[in-house]
Amino acid sequence: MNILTEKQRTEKAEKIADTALQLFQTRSFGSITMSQIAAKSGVGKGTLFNYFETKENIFMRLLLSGYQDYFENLIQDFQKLPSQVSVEEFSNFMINQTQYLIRDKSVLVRLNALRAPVLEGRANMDQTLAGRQVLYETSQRLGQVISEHVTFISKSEASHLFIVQSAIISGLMNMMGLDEFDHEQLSPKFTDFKINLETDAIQTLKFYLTGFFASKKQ
Amino acid sequence: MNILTEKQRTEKAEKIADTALQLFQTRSFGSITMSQIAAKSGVGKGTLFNYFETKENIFMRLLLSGYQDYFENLIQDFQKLPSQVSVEEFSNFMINQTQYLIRDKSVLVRLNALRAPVLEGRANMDQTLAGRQVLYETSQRLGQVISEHVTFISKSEASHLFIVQSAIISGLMNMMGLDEFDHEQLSPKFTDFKINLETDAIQTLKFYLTGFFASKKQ
Amino acid sequence: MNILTEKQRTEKAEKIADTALQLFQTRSFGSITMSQIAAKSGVGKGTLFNYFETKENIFMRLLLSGYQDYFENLIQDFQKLPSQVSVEEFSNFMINQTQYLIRDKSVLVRLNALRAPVLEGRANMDQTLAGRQVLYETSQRLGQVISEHVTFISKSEASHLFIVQSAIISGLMNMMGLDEFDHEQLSPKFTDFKINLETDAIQTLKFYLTGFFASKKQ
Amino acid sequence: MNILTEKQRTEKAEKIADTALQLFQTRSFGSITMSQIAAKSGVGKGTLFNYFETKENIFMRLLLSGYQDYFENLIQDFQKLPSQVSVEEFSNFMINQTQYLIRDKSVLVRLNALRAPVLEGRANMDQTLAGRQVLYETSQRLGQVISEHVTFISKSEASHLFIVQSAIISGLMNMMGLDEFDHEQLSPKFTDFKINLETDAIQTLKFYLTGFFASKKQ
DNA sequence: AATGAATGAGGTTTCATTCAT
DNA sequence: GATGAATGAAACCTCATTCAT
Repeated sequence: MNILTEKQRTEKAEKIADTALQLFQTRSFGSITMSQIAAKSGVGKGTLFNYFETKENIFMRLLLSGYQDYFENLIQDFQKLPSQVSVEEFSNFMINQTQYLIRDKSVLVRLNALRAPVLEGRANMDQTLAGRQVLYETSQRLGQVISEHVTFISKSEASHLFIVQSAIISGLMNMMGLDEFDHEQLSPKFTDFKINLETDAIQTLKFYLTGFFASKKQ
Repeated sequence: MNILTEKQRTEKAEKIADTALQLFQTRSFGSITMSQIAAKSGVGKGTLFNYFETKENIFMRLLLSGYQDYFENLIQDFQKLPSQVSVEEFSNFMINQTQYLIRDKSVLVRLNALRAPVLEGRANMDQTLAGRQVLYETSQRLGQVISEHVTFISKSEASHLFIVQSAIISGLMNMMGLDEFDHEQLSPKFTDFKINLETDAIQTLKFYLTGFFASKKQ
Repeated sequence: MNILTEKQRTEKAEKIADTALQLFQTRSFGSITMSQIAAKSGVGKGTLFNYFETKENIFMRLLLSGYQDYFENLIQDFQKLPSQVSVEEFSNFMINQTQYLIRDKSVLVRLNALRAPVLEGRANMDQTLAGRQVLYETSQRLGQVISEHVTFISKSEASHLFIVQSAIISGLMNMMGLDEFDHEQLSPKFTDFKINLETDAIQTLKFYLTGFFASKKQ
Repeated sequence: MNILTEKQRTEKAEKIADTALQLFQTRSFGSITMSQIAAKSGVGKGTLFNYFETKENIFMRLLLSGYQDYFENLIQDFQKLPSQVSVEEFSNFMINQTQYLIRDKSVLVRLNALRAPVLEGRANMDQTLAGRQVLYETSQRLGQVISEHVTFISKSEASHLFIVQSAIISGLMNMMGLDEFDHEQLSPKFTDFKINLETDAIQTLKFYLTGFFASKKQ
């Protein structure tokens, strides 16, 4: 166990982060304690702080690596597509992705909402920026791949599009649950306040893409 | 001073909430302490808790009353308009409102992002729901007024539209600052990550409204 | 309980310090924990840190106030004596005091041994120096009173004499227990290493005083 | 490198202890960390614990071997002296030794002050007692040699005298620095609190020896 | 009603010590 | 035997919240 390779170190960090992620699936950032993460990870509290300076750093890493993985997968997915993809096909792809993000990656979106108001205040800047740099590069590669497959969209626009996609989901998620309180369903339903995340996100994104491509074709 | 009138009590609560609001203009929820709010309000720390059960309650109140005021003003504004308003005029109105929210009411949007993940866990449910009930009724009145002025949009749709509007702004705000860290500008700019809140929000809302009205006209 | 008077605050601090003192009677500085002090004082751990920045501060206070009390009592005792006291009577007085320090105030001497190597590194400098200033003034008054009663000894010399007295006791105490290990008596007795604190301290002080007064009379 | 000779093992232990000693010249026991000792020794942190069960063991060894060397040297020095040494010559010898201890072996004296309150609680008893046994025997030999050279002092008395000598120096050292705080000189000088270690120790020892020999001659 | 002292939960930090390799 | 990662104990610290007056 003498000297850990970078890989081993990374794996351990991932194990810890993974535990945090599991806790975050069902609980809020504020209600998760470092002691819980340590206990559930099967490591000592001291070890936690060997790997992550602060609680915020753990979640910042989850955010960055979550998006990193997501973007990498998107690149893979895209590279499997035929060389030319129509605007409609691309829109459908984006819509499917939206559904996927919502169904399977909602923690990512929840983490997004914490980034500026909660995490950045106490996360390590250098680590965060290093991660963000890598993520940006991945995002650029993704944009590149998309622009190669889809006429009417540049690398920059494609890269930016995923920011907008996350914004739409994240924003709708922020506004969700007005018919609940702290995840408890309320009897007097505030029907018109109610967000149906999947439906509303897809619709909003559809409108956005339609508007976007319409503006390009002019 | 042993027994306060309802008015005195409300005024004091408002003074406290107002102080919290001022602090929230420039700082994050987590970095604002009850001691600071007490000191800046000119009351004792204990007094805070005579008026608000928890820190979260203060901010929940700011959220609810902020939207309450905003919706009331919208109703007023709308009632001044001619009896019929075209879709285009209505869209412009919404865009102006978006700009207004961003420029002058950004705290409202920031509070929105805190509601579910931070505030609800520790805010008083009954008070929150009472406020939300009032807000919902106001929102319904607003929807009513709008549906009376604008063909093609029902009361429910109008009411819901403001949720979507907030979602769009809130979501984009969540994704802002990827070219900053904790409000410090970064030298290597992540250009394609960068959100221009006003431009992007207006564009997204425009696309949304276009799509929305297009779907209605079919 | 609203605003504590200086006196109340001092009393609370004393209660805490007193608990620490009791623990220190039978245990070492290192083995006493802040949690123990809190629990035994009947106050919360937070309160401890309201009153004492660090564990070392608690013990520094014990040292300073212990000597403060001791010197004050000495002044009182001395003022009760006839206006002139012979060298021999004074020597006897010092020897009795030595016995008293050893029997009843040994913690003071033990604290002395911690001061420089342990406490100063983490005790609050300003507080410590304020306490030391007061102590110095008391020591000066004590020296003054003594010099008034005893020919052949100046204020400065008298004041300094108590430092030497503590040094002798403290030094012998440091060398004690070489026939023990961690307060457990050993079977193979290192007879010539053995310090009999009272006997040795009194003898050493006697020699010192004899030498001191002899040097004055020349 | 799997099996070390006894010599290799001893040398490594000495290298570690030596490093600890060097650090202790300028810093306190508490502020020296095992990591620092490891790094400065050029060995791994774990290796430290192959050679010394605890941090306290390292310093206990320094104390014991330091005194061991010191006593051995004294025996050597004494054996070089003429067969009969006058009380005055012996006193001068002791005073020179005092100066030597203070100037060149002050760490020994500082370690003495740690022994009971800090080290014994966590040092290995058997090792410590073995070392102390050897030291005691050396001290007895030293006492023997002295008693052979100096009339009026027995082996036991001579052996014990070195304990008193260390006590005097150690005690005065404990009381030093009342005109400093954590080794920083203070501007308002507490003149009468000030210990001049060499002067005060020599004077005190002189008085002690004078008194001691006076009591023998009666 | 108003207050600030008291509280305790939990994050952070340091470090001697243990342990797997 | 050597190593550094892992560990846990305890200091330290902040802060929302409680409570006695």
